[in-house]
Amino acid sequence: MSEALSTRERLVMNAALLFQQRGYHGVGVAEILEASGAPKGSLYHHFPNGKADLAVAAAEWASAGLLQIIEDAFAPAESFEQGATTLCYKLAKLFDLSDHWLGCPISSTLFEGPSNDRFRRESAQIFETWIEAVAAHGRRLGLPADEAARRSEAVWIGLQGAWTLSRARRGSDPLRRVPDFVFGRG
Amino acid sequence: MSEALSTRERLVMNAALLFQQRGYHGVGVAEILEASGAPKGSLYHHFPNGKADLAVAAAEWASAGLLQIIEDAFAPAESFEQGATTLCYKLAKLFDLSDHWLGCPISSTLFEGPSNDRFRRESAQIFETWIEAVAAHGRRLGLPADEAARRSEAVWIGLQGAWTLSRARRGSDPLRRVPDFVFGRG
DNA sequence: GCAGCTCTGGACCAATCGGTCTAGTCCTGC
DNA sequence: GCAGGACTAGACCGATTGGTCCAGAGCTGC
Repeated sequence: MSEALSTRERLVMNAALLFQQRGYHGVGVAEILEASGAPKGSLYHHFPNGKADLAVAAAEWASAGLLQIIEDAFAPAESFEQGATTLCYKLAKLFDLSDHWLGCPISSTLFEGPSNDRFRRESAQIFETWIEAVAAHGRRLGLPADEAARRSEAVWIGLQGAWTLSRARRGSDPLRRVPDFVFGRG
Repeated sequence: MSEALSTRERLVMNAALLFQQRGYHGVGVAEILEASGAPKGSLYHHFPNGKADLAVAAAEWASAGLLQIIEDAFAPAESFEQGATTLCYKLAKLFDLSDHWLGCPISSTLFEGPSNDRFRRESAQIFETWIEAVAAHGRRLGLPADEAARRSEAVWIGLQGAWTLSRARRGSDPLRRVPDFVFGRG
C-alpha cells in the first residue's frame, strides 16, 4: 500500500502516471487529487503554482526512475553493447507491464504542456541528462568520447522511436529490436 | 490566401496544425474555429461527432501530406539509401521551417486524444501505411522484401525518435543524422 | 419564384477547468 | 498546555470546455 508515502509523494507519483497515460492537458487536477486521496488545499500547499509545478516535479521523478534503470542495466555490463541491450530489454519489460499505452513520461508531461520556455528547457535538460548518463557508461566501458556520445544518442533515438511504434502496435517487439537497429546487427 | 478553400478544408488544416503544436487536449474547439474563421454550426455540420471526428480527419490529412513527401523523396532515387536520405532531409527542412516545436502530426493528434480504441486503431493504421509506403519503394529499388520491411521500420523509428530530440534541442541536427544511424555510416 | 437542400451564424447550455480562500486539524518545541 | 507552523479539508469562483439548437442565408433544380 501507499499509506507510507507522504501526500506530496502520492501527488507526484499519481500525476506522473496519469500524465504518462493521457498527457498534460488530458488529465485534470481533480483526477490527480482523487487518485492521490488528497484535497485541493494540499496540492496548492506543496505546489504553489499548481498543475505546472506538479508536472515538473512529476517529470523529474520519472526521470530519476529512468536514470536508475540505466544504472541497473549498465552496472553488470562488460561492454557498451551489452549494457545498452539490457537497457532496451528492461524498458520493453516495463512497457509490457503497463497496459501497452504509456507514453514517454517526459514528452507526455512536458511537451504537451503549456507552451512556455520553462517546460521546454526542463524537458531538454532531462533528455540530455539521460543521454549523458548512457554516454558516461560508454566511456567507462572503453568507448572514445565522441563515439560514446554518438552511440548513446542513437540508443535514445531508437528507444524513443520504438516506444512510439510499440505503443501503436500494442506490443513491445519494436523496443526489443532497438539493439539490432543501433548496433547494425541482423 | 486560403480563401479558395472550403470551410471544411480550412477546419481540417487548421486543426491539424494546432494539434501538431499543442496536442489534442491542448487546443480548444473555439481556437480552431477562430483560426478557420468558421462558426460553431459549421464544425458540427461537417463533423457530427465534433472534435473527435475533426481530429481523425486532421490526422488523415496530415498523413496524406506525409505520403506525398515520401513519394517526392523516392521518385528520383536510384537506391533505397538515397531515397531514405532525401526523405530525412526533406523532413528536417520541414521541421526547420516551423517554429521548431511541431510534434508528429499523428501522435500529437491521436495519441494524446481521448483514450478510445478508435483513435488507437486509426493511429496504428496510419503508421503502418507510412512504413509500408517506404518498404514498397525499398522493394522497387531492389531490396528483398524482408530487408525492405526492416529498413523502412528502422527509418520510421529513427525519424520518430530524432524528431523528438530535434524538438527538445530546437534544431534539426538529429533528423539530419538519421541516415547515418540507419545505414551504419560514420 | 419557390421548394428543398447545404451550410452558416451565433445564442445558449451544463460540465469541467485550474485556482483561491479560509476555517480547522495535527504535530512539534517550549 | 499553549503557541505556531505545516498541512488538510472543501466550499467557492470565474473562465473555458465541448456540445446543442435553431433561425436564416444561399444555392440548385424545377
